[in-house]
Amino acid sequence: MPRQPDHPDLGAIPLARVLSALGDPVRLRIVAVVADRKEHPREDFEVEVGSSTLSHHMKTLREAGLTRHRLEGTRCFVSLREEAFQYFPHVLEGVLRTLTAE
Amino acid sequence: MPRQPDHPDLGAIPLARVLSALGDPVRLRIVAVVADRKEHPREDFEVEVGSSTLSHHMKTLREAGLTRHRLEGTRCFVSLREEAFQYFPHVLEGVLRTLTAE
DNA sequence: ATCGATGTTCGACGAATATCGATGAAAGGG
DNA sequence: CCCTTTCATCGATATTCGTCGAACATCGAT
Repeated sequence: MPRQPDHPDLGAIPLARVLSALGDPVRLRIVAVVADRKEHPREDFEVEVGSSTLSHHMKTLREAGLTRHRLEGTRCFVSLREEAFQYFPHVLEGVLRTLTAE
Repeated sequence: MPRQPDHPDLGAIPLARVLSALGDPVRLRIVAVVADRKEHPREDFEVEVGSSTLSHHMKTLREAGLTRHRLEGTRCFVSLREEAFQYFPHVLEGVLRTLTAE
């Protein structure tokens, strides 16, 4: 099985970092995709940037504790980290609600 | 009466901008001060940066629609913009809750 | 072993940001 | 008027950030 990327301990992540990670239009679109709580293959994320830039944003979200990345073969599947709801109560719910309301 | 700074129309502010404005430790401390829904004079904001930098962060929050600034004489009073709660439902509540819980 | 597909990392670039100190503007008090 | 207070703005600097294309790594299949 492939080496999996590492996911930070949520207790070590300051709120400002989470908000900063969410404060970008491209990343917000990524979050909107995984907001259905399902796991999504990379091709579900059709954003208007190149693939290396998408990787960069994915990494930012992962390092902010917001997403979980699972490698399977040469592919990458992304989902929300459910524990994040508990560590940043109300904040993440609020963002998801606003996103899905649009 | 002194000329008042202008406050943007909340309908024109994207969510990413609000989150980005909140995604900074200094600005988060400012928000924590006004989280009591009262109006605060500038000297209530004792942050670890110079006064011109504080002005900059204040402006960022105001332009993101989060704070209201009232000039009175040579002084400036800052408070939360209550309408923001309605435009970004749950998000702002969530942040304030997390801040006041610390 | 080679190839093709899929993502990540690297190196570079310009734009935006955080910071400071100095300067400036507006109000109030002598 | 002049001086002080308070804050905003300006100019400069250093850092971070978003972006791209090229190079690289990993896996599955041939």
